[in-house]
Amino acid sequence: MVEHDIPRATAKRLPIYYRYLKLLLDSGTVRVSSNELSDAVKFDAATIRRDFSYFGALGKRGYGYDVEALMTFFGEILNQDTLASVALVGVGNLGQALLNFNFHQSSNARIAAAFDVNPDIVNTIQSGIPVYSLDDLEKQITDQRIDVAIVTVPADVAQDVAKRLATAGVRGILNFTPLRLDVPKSIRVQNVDLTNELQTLLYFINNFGEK
Amino acid sequence: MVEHDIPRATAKRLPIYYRYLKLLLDSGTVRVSSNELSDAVKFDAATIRRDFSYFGALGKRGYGYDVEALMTFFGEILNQDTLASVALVGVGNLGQALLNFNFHQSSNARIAAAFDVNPDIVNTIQSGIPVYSLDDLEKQITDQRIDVAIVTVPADVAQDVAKRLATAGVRGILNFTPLRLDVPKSIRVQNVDLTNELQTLLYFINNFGEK
DNA sequence: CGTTTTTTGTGAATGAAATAACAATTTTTT
DNA sequence: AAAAAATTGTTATTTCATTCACAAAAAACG
Repeated sequence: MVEHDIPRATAKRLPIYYRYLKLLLDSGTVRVSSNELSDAVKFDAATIRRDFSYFGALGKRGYGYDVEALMTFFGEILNQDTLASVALVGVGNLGQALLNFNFHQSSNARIAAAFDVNPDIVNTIQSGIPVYSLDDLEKQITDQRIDVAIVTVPADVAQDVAKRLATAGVRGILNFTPLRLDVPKSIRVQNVDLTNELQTLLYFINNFGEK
Repeated sequence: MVEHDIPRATAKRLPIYYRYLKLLLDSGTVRVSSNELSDAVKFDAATIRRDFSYFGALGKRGYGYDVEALMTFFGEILNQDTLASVALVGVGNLGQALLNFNFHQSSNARIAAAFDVNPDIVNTIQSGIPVYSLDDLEKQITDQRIDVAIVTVPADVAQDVAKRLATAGVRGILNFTPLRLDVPKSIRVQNVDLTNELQTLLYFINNFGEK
């Protein structure tokens, strides 16, 4: 595989490129230049060209990029052909919403199982997804070959859940709790801290916004 | 005000420091070192010291930082004393969840009004928050002196909503749509792209995870 | 078919953030 | 009270990311 030494920053932009290319293809657009892309996704055109260049020479000088070819290429890199099964741990407010949401925009991932301790919802189907007892975590993760988990449990049990997920063999965690999880470094943790996002926004507008 | 030239990266960490300091104070801890902080929040100790140093000499050599003093100091910087009113536009799955969530962990912001087009919920109270028609957006934003909005509408109307929010005088937008919004640069936009977070996580575990 | 225009791919320059390293200072210990 | 240990604040260094700028190549045009 060619892909190593892909900067983190570039990797984070790949799904955004992919999504926009899909849009272009659907609208019947055949070719696109780094400048047009730049307008849409709001990254500098040079950044885009540099990003693409890590994967080889994908474009044609004086022409631009072939939308379909580029989309197919990134689709493979992003494993759009294989469906990833995801677990959701903690069916509270946020968890419930994510169940409903189920990342429909992306066709290569779906929540396959949810877990909670609340007896009212354990062994029910929520938004089409079975909710299991937290006690069954390890068994279901193994049986269903799940390797990514979304964690939306209260902060005080997050670390414990993370540990259990790690033991159960999960390879990636999307962490919605404000805690920084301690996990073996073979496991990738992506933090999404909604309160922090809002706080940061408030800080910026309070301190640098032109009144 | 001393605060300018605070790097973005530092600003994003401030709420995290603040939150952990509050935890420490509640647990009765009087002093803390950059190394202890580092263990908890998982940033390098040098990074933490550097962050703090932008605000002056807050610690004491050989001792560390006084938890209460530091917390008070950051509390002021983060405007923990004044309550910010926030609007939520788009009460779908995610919007509904955020209403419920209402950022309770932070006491300086609360959702004061929600907006939607769905007649079933317009003029009802959802999770304790009044839902107005989208038509009333401008009026309510002005009347309630709201200057931050959370946007959880479908992608195809996001740009239009953003424009209206800008005109109505909002100064910050927390954008949950995958679109990059075009707004006057006096308005701060913070993007939260959940699908992208999951896609990026999948990319990393598929390409660099030790099988 | 030659000239002009467009646009890529990339070396070089710049910028931003993270980390290392350590003198300066205070605390703790003996 | 002296010696040892701890810990900051900051200078220097390194790493990572963005942007500039332009030669090379292809396309479009007249």
